[in-house]
Amino acid sequence: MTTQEDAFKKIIAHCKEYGFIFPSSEIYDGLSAVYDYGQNGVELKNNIRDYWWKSMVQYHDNILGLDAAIFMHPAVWKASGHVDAFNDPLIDNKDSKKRYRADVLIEDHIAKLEEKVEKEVAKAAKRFGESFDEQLFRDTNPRVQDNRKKIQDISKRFVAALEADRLDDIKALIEELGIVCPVSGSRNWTDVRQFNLMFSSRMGSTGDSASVVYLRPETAQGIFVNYLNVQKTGRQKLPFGIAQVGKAFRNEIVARQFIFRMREFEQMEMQFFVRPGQEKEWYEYWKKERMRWHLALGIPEDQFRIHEHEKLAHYANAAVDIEFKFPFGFREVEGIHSRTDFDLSAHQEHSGKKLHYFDPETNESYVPYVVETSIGLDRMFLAVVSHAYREETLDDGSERVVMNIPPALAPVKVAVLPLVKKDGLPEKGRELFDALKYDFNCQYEDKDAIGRRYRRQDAIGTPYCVTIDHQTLEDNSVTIRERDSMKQERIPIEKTAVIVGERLRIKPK
RNA sequence: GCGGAAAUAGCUCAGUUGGUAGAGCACGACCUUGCCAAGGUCGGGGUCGCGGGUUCGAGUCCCGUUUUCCGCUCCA
Repeated sequence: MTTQEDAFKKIIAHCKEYGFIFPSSEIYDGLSAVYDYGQNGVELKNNIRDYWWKSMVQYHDNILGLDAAIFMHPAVWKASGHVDAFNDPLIDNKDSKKRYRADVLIEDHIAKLEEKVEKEVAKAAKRFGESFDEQLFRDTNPRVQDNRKKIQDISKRFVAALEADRLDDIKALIEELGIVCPVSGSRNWTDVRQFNLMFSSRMGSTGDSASVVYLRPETAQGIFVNYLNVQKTGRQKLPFGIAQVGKAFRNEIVARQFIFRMREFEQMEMQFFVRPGQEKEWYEYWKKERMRWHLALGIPEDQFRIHEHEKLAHYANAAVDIEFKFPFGFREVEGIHSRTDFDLSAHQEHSGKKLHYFDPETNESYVPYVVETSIGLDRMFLAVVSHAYREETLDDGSERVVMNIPPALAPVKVAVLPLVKKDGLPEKGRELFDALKYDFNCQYEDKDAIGRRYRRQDAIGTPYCVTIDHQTLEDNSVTIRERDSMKQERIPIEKTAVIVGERLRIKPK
């Protein structure tokens, strides 16, 4: 086992042991790639969500919130391209154990035939010199004609099979064409199987009258179909944004790496609507702005990487990933995409409803362009947790595990710890706890030695421990101990809330 | 989905050539100490991932299966 794997396993174990994340339905052996957030996990997750929501909706008067339903009209997913684009027929080679997209295998085969034709044409062109009539050659040469017919037949049959959902015919085609696995060179194929990315269910009570509904594979479409509702009722002018946080579902073939790729996950998305032609400018703006958001948490810059997409999705004209250095390498945590007017135009076309914005400044009416920022809440959680996990050897040789979670995101902000469980210290501690609990998520603990209680709080990332000792009874002062430095200072008890509150604030870079 | 590895108490693990489970830590109560974990006493907790098979007898051998991690594959 490599150190990297080892480190990741420790983080996963720590998450379970300290109530951050549990496998779903664990007493029934778990459910693959589904996880539950425990008592500390839910606090951390809520805090990340709040930090994002505030930085979008509260700090920008031209960004408004939305919470669209998970179920949407099935036509939404037809318009967005999800129904068609995510039906990949897959086939495995039994010898090499490699998996291929069946359509790609057939397309490659067609490409080879086309190559043959081109070679034939090139050869003839060389032979006949200047008198060569390429079009005539293509139309009359028997070998070219033969290959052309083959290509036509294959394409026709393949498209028909795909449309009729006849997977056995696709397999038959692969076998008849004698397509071999590029790795093993064998024709030992499994059956073709269809994987659809979207989970589906049925809405309505009885089988026949019920219609298929999908669990949304992304939250973005809920924003697009509502953009005019929000723009008009929120009296917004372009540019303006709509922010939404919510669950999305993807039936991944392989979902793995703990909470990095789950079948049920939570997205935090903001779609920013702009005048056509200004999308590049806003794309650059949000790229910078989103990076600032990450860095304001105090995570070092070298833990992040920008990855520009070269191959763009069907809807985008520019796309970038913000990647984080997870224990298993740099992976996407957030995407910023310039989505053009693809989505709104598609919905306009499919719904038959005009989705134009009337621009009072230019007196023009148009479909806005969209710049999207889309961050995985669970991935952000994993980023924070995996960066925070530390095993430290202290000066005296003892060891501690500490979660160096950004204080503003920590599940528990303050632990109130009476030094001893007698002499009225617990009562004093309860008093302080009751004074703090309306402002912060606090814990009160009086069991075990004080050192052990510090370690327990370190393990869940509590930034501050306030200790009540005998001096507190005399002069109403307490000690406040900081998680990372383990340094203590004595402060007046009534200033605890103000001091902690001040130190928890996130200061943007 | 394929291949590799793993699964015994909450955690880390032990368990002989097959003879029906142990330790440390953790947890609960009480006593003691009191500013950076691991003092004392007592106690709770396991149909050994699950299902079959072989056997007089399976944590141990065989087959299947589930889950997790890794590699491949997939991931607008």
